[in-house]
Amino acid sequence: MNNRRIPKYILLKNELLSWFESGKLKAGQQVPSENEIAEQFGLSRQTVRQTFSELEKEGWLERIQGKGTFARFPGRRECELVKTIGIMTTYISDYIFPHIVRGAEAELRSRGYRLLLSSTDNNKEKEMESLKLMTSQPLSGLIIEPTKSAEGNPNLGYYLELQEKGIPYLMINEKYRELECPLLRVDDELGGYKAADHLLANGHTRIAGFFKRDDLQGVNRLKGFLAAHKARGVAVAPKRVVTYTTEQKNDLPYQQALQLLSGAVEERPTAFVCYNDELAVSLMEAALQHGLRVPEDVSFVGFDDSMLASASGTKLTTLTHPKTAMGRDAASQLIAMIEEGVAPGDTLYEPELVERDSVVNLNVNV
Amino acid sequence: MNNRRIPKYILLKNELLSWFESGKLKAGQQVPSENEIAEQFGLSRQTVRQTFSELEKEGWLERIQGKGTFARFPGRRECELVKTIGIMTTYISDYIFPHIVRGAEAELRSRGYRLLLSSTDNNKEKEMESLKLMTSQPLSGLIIEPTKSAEGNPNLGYYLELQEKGIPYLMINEKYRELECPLLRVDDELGGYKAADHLLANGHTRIAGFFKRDDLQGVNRLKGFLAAHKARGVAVAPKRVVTYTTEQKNDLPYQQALQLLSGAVEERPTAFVCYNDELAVSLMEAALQHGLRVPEDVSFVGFDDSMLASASGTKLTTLTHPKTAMGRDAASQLIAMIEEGVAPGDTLYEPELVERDSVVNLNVNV
DNA sequence: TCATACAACTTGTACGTACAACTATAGTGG
DNA sequence: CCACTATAGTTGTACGTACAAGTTGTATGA
Repeated sequence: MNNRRIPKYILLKNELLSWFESGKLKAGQQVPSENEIAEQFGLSRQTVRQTFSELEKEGWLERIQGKGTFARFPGRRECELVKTIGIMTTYISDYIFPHIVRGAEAELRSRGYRLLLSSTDNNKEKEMESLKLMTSQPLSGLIIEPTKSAEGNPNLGYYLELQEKGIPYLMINEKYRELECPLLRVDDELGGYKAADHLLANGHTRIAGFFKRDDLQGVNRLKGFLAAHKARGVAVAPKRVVTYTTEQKNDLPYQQALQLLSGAVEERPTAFVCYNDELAVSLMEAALQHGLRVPEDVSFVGFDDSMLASASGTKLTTLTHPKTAMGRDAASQLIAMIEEGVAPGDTLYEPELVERDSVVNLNVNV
Repeated sequence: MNNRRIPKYILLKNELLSWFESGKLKAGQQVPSENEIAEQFGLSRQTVRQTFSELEKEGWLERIQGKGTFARFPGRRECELVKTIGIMTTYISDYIFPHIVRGAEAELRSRGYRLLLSSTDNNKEKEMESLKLMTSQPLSGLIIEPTKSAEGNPNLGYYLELQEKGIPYLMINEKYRELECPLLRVDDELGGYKAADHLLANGHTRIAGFFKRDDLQGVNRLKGFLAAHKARGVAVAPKRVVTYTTEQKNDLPYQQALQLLSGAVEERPTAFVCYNDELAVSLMEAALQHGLRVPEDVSFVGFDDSMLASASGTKLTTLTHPKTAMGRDAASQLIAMIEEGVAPGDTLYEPELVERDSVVNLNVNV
């Protein structure tokens, strides 16, 4: 026989493992005593002990002196024991992400979870790398900020793998259309609308809009920007709408802004809606360099209400971003998904306009 | 005897473990055979086998049939498999930490490690909590930014536990005096010196210094600040040196600055050296509110060369902080400690003065 | 010289006994 | 009724034997 070469204690082990699989042994249930098993299988108690000892170390059994041996399901236990959640974000150090991470971290720590952090640098290969690394070891759940979400179709396979492994995940800021999962995001379209509308209400008609086009946030903000113009019956000059990609962000918008400002005075934009505060600060710099005053000559509206908005020379009028709250909510929703198995619906945050000093009211001047 | 109650195989186990600790057993070395040990200790071979079996499962020994039993260091092996490194920092979202984390994350990802992030909020209970959480599961190494380092004596026990578990760690920014480990830090004393010296060289003599006193960075910067005065033979008026704690940071310095600026003109400080850029921006705000111009009436020097320094209205003269590089170096040094077992020496970064627009030269005006 | 066989060693498997330590329960005594 | 005890059953410790299986070096033979 082939079996002759396989040690008896291994055979017994496999037999017991099959009991688990078939449901013959359920968690918490008492296993027959060593002597019973020994008699039943015609083995010595010592041999049974060897089997039990291995199964105990592997987490299948729990032996209690004087009481007996009990079954437990290691798989389940491990998942609950893991308590490690991953966050995959595009940029770690960019101004609003630290706040999101901080909110999530605080919530997770208070709930006894560890936080794994990974950045994709808005690069799909790095996103794949990060996903692989994250899932290379047990993971309870994942918070994802999609990479270049406007371009769609990412590393779908890996996300499907997450579902197979039963690792719950949710997305923040934006969602890959192909994937079904909870989403927490700011109503960017409304934000773009509010930004433009605020300027239009203050008498601005030549408003430049600078938006990122490789993430959906930028696309949506632009959408709202256009909608506000339409609602007010103001035409948008195509040349005043500038879109750019992540790679171009340090250069192209600045140059384009300078070019717009260099035009004839009656053509020059009187206000800028900027994709975010960082860009707004940079374009304000461009305006100042060009000899224009802010807000007297040019007004600015930013996005995200970051530190930059209140630290800059002229305090920036901007739209709020929930930041810390969003991180906290994402974490607590994910924990609910893990511990209770419930999938929450999407969460939409409404951005609020924070009026500071970077917008002038043209109506008053007239 | 008390020993009577402790099982022999446990006693033997402890004996063998002490062999590892004392260096009597080195990695790869062959251990005496089961029979030899049995004879030597007057035990049966079965008892020795039980001990060996446990030590093998725990990774201390490797048994090869027909060949013998060999020593190996489990800590190393396990850590290499785990490939998860923790970072414990005081504030996640504060302006320079995201850059440190980012540098570490990039390095770790490229080397195939996962990054666990935890924040202590500069609070020792949270530090303890974080340490517990971090080490609740296998960990390859730890990067620590000490909490309130100037106050000393933290959760020493937990750190010693790290050493016992063979988890290598290093500290950034500052080190707990009681612990022996590699340290990466900026030469803050030199930074404080350079800041004050720059102002003194520009003819300032009434220089206010605002420093945090509950972390060593602040203490060291103050030390350098005083040293520069001494070197130039300029007395420091005690009332112009303000120290504060983390809890007071949002209020006390601002009030103190206003008070100093409200004094008689000939007593008013002509310059401020600020603990960091964040404070500098805040105090610049105070000066502006008080009707003073920056830098014409009051000069400012910050620390850390953060985004705030170049985004603020008057671009801030400040001292560099390696930030991203420090994170990257910390990560790569830690990986070397894990994979090669070598402990690097301390790393000291020299801060450089970045001259921008917030300091006026009084010598020229005279 | 080379291949083979063998001996001497290692750890692995398998059984056995005996008793200790612990748990739960049933029964006993106050 | 409660506290205590005895007891049966469990796993834990400790020793013992015997042989299997794998490794290594040595002696033997062609």
